[in-house]
Amino acid sequence: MTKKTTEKQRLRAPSKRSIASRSRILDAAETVFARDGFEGAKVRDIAALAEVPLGLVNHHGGSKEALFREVVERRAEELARLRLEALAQAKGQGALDLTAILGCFFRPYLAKAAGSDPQWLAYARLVAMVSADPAWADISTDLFDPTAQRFMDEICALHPKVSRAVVAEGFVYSVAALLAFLTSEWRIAALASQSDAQASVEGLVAFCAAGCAARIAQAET
Amino acid sequence: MTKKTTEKQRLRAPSKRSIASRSRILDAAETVFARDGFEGAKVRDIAALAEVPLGLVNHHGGSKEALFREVVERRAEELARLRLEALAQAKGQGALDLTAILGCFFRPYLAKAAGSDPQWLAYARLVAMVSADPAWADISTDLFDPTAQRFMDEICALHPKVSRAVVAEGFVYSVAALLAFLTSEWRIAALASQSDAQASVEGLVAFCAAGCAARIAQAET
DNA sequence: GCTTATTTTGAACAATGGTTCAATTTAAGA
DNA sequence: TCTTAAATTGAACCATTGTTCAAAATAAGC
Repeated sequence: MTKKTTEKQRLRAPSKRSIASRSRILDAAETVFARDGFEGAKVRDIAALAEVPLGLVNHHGGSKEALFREVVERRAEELARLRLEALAQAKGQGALDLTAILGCFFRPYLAKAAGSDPQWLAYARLVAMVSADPAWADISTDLFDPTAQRFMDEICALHPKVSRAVVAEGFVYSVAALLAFLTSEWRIAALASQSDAQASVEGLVAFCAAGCAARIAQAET
Repeated sequence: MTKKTTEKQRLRAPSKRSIASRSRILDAAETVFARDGFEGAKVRDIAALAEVPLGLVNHHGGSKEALFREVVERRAEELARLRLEALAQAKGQGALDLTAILGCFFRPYLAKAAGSDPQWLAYARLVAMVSADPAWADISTDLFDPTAQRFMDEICALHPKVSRAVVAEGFVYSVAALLAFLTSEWRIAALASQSDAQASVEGLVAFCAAGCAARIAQAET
């Protein structure tokens, strides 16, 4: 399924104002979708947050579903690139262990989420939604799985004896923990009954690396 | 916030037919909520699945939100009881390690989900929804957190040196992995590119126990 | 069996929300 | 500057959906 089967050719370049509107709409959509979910999000809320008339949202984003897909796609490519770059660079510096591999997968995302652009935090919730809902399985297949496969290749190379299913299992658990890290600080703080509970990236990586290692060791016996 | 501030007293016992209708409606609501999410679920779909007229859903379940809460509450108490019983029984058989504690938390749920009642699998998706969405934080606080605290107490007793925040961190990651196990078999199978990928309970427990242990060890140094 | 609280039914209501559209404004291309 | 494609605006459309209601059917309590 290609992106657009009917590619209407443009006769003119988009104006600066049009580009700005489109960007504001996508940002607003990202925020509202992340906050309310796909069904819960209202196009009118997106329009209000973007401070544009209602009709303009459909004009730029198409249908609500098309808008959602575009919002998810927008950062997926950059994220995949950053992850693969981190992996390539780490490989250039010597042999990789499990911690290093997972670190290359986690850190680019976490760096963005902790960085200056607050939209990346909203994006994390979007990814969590897509990853959890079978209704969006095609998005996962197209945008996220290729990169995941690449990282799983590295882990499989480290442990040639174990089946890919075992590695996939550990990887899915690790991604679940990553998304929990990004979206459940309120949860951790509530359980720790102290507001200064600050989960660390190192803690997350340590958890997942040890978990994967144990799962793999279990399968190797 | 108590359950019902205006408790209208009953003058008659509910009829057998009424009890059956109510049960069918709750089962149908559980299935539809799990499949479509809270916003995506339609009261009409619930009525259709339960094979009752539309109005009867509101009559028995109250508002859509009240119905959702009741569906979540319905199994929460039984689940909490099973978990605490498993923990008590395991404690009676000697000192507990991390694997045993997590096993007591995971197994009752997994046994139910794998058991005869298919509704428990739908319930797993409901719990995942509630756990992930801050909008339902009050449900988590009321229904799930007390049991989680009890299990975290055991882990804390095992490692007196580490802060509760570290334990909470590992616990949240573990629950995330549990929910991924219950709701993401399609995901694991897709990544493993083999349909016979069968994640095991032992694999999940091994992953989480080792992960928590590593996170705690990291904090103890 | 009688009474009436409760349940059931089907319909209607009112609000919501995604989408469409014609008219207007803007600015790109020549 | 002139032409017109593209963007913007505000309104309307219409299917959807949660909720309510009055009348009819049912069955619990005496």
